[in-house]
Amino acid sequence: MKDSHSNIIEVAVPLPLDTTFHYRVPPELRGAAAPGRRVLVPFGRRTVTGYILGFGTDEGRELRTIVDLLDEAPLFTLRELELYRWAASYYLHPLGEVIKAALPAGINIQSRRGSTGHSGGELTGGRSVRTETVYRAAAGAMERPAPRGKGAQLLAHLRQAGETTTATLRELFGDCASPLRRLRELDLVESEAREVYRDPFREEAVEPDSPLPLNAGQAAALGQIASALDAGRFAPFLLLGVTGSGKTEVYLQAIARVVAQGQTALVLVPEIALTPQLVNRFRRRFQCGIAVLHSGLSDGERYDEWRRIRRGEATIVIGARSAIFAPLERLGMIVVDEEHESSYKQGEGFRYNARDLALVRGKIAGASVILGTATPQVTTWHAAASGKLTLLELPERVNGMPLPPAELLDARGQRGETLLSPLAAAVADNLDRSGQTLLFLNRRGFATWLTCEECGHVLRCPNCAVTLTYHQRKNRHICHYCDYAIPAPSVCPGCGSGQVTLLGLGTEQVEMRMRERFPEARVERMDRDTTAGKGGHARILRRVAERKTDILIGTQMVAKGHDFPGITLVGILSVESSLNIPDYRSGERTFQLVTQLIGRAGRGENPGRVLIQTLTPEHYALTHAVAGDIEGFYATELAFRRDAGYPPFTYLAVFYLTGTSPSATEAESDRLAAHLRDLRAEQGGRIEILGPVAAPLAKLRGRFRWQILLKAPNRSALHRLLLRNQRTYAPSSGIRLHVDVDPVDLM
DNA sequence: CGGGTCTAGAGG
DNA sequence: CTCTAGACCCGG
Repeated sequence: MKDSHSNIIEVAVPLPLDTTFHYRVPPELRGAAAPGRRVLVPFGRRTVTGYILGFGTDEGRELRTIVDLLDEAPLFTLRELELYRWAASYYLHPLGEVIKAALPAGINIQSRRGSTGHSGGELTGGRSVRTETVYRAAAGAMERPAPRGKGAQLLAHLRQAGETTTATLRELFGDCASPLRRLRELDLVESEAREVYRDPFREEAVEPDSPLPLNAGQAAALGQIASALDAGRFAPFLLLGVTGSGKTEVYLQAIARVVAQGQTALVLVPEIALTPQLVNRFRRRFQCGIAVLHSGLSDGERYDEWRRIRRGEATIVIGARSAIFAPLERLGMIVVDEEHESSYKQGEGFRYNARDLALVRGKIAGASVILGTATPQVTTWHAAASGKLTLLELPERVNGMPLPPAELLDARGQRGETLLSPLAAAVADNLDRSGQTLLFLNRRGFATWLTCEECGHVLRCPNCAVTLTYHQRKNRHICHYCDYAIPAPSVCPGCGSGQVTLLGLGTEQVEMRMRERFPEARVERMDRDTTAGKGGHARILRRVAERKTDILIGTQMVAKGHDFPGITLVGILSVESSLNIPDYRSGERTFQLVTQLIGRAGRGENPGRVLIQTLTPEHYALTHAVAGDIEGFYATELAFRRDAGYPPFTYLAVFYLTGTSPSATEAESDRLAAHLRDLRAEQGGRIEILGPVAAPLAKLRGRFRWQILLKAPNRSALHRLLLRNQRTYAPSSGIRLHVDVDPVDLM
């Protein structure tokens, strides 16, 4: 059997199967079959698209023959396949589905139960290349008699302007389809179909700019990155810098060096931060091709951007999570901006973390990887402290302005007050001085729960173990986990008493109270309920930027990505909702949130101030955030985690089971937990199984979800158990198992 | 995943 | 005895 032109190929199919399949290639396609190309293969009684992984040998089994070979060139390289294989094994997800997720959506062909009822069924799907028609005057057409009227105008234009598209001709001459047809018949013009890209940002040209001068911290950081680039080996960095410390300028100048070396760069940003402003900053700086990948693109636009990248027409790719799979070759650098952001995690299907894959891809490619943030993940900090990442610090803000002073207000014994008096006074004072105020509360809706004074009944979601939040505008009680909703009852559903009370403050109620209290102020609310629909964010942000808003009330989304230069007062109404989440990361999350909010204030000429109402003013996450003491926070958090046996000192995986009925999903989670306990006993390892966890049964898009946590003292013990489980445990039908491995020790 | 087959329970 | 919903099994 010849190895490189074998007639047997190994194929991965995008289905939840943990095996690959072998097929025979007919002689006429033999030389063309190559890893990375797709094939149409008979699969059971269907025809599906698969991916060629490589060549195989005859194992004596009866093999079926491929139906067709797709793609003129491979869609992925062997290096990319190495990344896919790593991800499939690490996230315990079928390789075919990993490849499908890595390639642009909608390109695969599947057979359907065809209504026309042909034997193979009809083939559907496949993303097409868009073409446009261009016209040009035919060579040597001068002698022939010229037509009259519109035809003459068109011909004159084409002789002068050369090739012109249908769209341009229509713009210039109106509808001209029939004269053009006539000209073609007379052989006076010729036409050609040309491939075009659906350009997601066909914007007007931007003014080029040049590199900004760097401060000492930036220059030192850039110097270290530059020497790693010159060495041309994998080098991971943690770039630590507060909001406004000029991380982006460091990325830009480092990437300039990468481009100058003839290499390419990949920039990952959280979805929400992928604004035209950021992209334009890159477009102003670089003349080379820039491709942008984000969730707002249509399948066609995404496919076109992908093809531009694959053909080497883009040198820099900027994108959200899924851009980690962008088909760049000669990759010199990967930037992961705001590396702590949870939006790098894909939470459905193939559950990967693009921040982690960035390190793996960087290692495979021999590239530098920069993780940039003011508030790293605790695991990232630990990796830097133990020398696995090189720490680069940007200690000061570029404009020299210090971070605004922050203070904690003790809210104990003052329940029922929306704003404590120092914060209320600060808002009034800020209004007097025409400053803008940001009030943060991480809870949308009017009130968090309804309780009965008589019998103590609390409204809860029947699917999820959480209370229903009252929304005044809809007059409904809604589950924020699964969107289950009921109309607001007038009496207690438990005992019929009329004595029901709404408790727990939400943004909707804060908005109402602020309008009552400051009737002259222009109040806006920014949360999922007010930003629904496209352009919802932009509308609110524009009014804030134009100073048409005095008080902005917002949830989580105001802490991320957006710049509010006019904000001179930040009030945090409660951090308890973030602090009291029963998750070992709640301290970390709260520290990140508060630190990011402090960075939102005083980006202008006034440093502003930050006031935080809390019931736990001694909590280390808050005291360190308020003091700007990053080292102190991480030291305390790591000591706590070491004692409690949490990551990064133990390793953790989360199993998610989803099914369509709550009882079946719950029963399955018991079965899985029992199975895992058996495996643990058999292995004799020190692996701890937490669960099935009571709270998180949640309905997501019609499916119920249950989770189980696994803790292990090291990664290999955890992975041995996970792999063993994957081989020995089969979920019952209708139930799917997903695995989130968190966190990781990749190096 | 999708579809074929096998099976238990309800209905006639 | 027939019909059907759901479990289960397989795909090269």
